[in-house]
Amino acid sequence: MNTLAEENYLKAIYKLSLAAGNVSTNQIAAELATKASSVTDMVRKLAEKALVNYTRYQGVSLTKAGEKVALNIIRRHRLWEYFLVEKLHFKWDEVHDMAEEMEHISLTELIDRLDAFMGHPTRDPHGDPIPDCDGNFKVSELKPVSSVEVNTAGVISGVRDHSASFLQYLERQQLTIGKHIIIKEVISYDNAVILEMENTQIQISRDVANNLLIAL
Amino acid sequence: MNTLAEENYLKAIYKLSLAAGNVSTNQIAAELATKASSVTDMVRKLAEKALVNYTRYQGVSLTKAGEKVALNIIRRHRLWEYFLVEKLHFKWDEVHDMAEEMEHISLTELIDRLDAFMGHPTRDPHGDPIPDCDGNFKVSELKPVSSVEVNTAGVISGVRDHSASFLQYLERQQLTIGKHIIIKEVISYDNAVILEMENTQIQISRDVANNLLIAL
DNA sequence: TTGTATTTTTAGACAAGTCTAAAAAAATAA
DNA sequence: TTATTTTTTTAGACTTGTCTAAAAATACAA
Repeated sequence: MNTLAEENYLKAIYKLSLAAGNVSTNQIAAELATKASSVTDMVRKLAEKALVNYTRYQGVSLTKAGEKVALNIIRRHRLWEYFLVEKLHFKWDEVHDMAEEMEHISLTELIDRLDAFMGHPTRDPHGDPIPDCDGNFKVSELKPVSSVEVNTAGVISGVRDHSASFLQYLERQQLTIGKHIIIKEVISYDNAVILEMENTQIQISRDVANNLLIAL
Repeated sequence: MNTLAEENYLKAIYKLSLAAGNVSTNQIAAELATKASSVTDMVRKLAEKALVNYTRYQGVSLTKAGEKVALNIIRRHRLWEYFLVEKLHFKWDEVHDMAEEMEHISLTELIDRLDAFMGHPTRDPHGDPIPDCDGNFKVSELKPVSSVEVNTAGVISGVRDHSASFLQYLERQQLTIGKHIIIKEVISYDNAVILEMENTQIQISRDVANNLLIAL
């Protein structure tokens, strides 16, 4: 098994890899609120365990094995988030930090039963896909509201920003997962977007439109 | 908050305190499968945090604060055990080690909601009482089968040995929590006990009778 | 292409928690 | 009461994961 610190590194590297290809020491340090020198040390250990590819000064990427571990951590995280919202009735902006703690419980049998108990959910409360026990999940074809044509209709299905403040804002506007919306207009001055939802018009900023994902 | 190691020491000291008064370094070392020298070091730290009373060569006892922390860990452990059995359908002999890992998740709000989700259970799957969030629990008046008179009737309500092998044995004999039994006879030769349960006679050894607790 | 700025790594140190071996204290036996 | 055994503590070392400060490599600008 891997230590808690190792798991956090693998998760961070996975997350950063989705954007860039090779991940730099500094990026990881920023993500984990630690120092680049600490990252160098840890990345060495992970390379020895064949969980990452690493050559000095060249950045890091996950090996197949490392990716599998990372996806397993993400699976655990998202299943616990689902549990916290669906069973314990926490709000979607409250569960991230709790799940961060619970994701390190790695008994396979426990996680599989938790999964079954909840009916094998495929998405967490923020719309992110939950990998199965082999790390497979269907890649979602979600688009930011800011990227679609006027008059497009879609269903709110995910967010790019997981911060509590963003989620709370969406909640207040009732822009929650599952809601049907139509993009009515983009204000050319500031790129604000006007949506129609349940026969009401809502205006959201460019920033919000960028972080709100819909399925068409 | 306390570290994982600190929590394990507090729990061990609490457990050992139930039998003896002051707990010795060696006892703690045995309980935690570590060395007496390590115990001395850790006990010093706990004393500095005012969680234990300690004077060199005199053994250790929990302070009020230390006891409260210990009871909180036990609360978490037993609530998770209940969850694993009642919701995830694990067997009572499978949950101890899993709960050992989960008990260190210490977010108060989460534990309280878990408690509510399960309907505020008062006993874990082995019949042990679950302390409330202030550490209070009702002391149970349970007696080992080996200690009661012939012809006494009672309800199986707890165990003193929590090992998987003992629990599996009881399960196989159907001697599970809630069953009504009558002590029919004690064999003078080896102190084996003959019980009646659901109109059937069952013989159990002195050892088993010693570790099986009933409410009268 | 040379010099400067930035990024990354190395070197050495520290805290937590553990260990072994040896010393000190307490308990037990003669 | 003195000697022996057992328990407990001390001293010093090791591992994991972190840090700071300095050195090395790379990237960027003129």
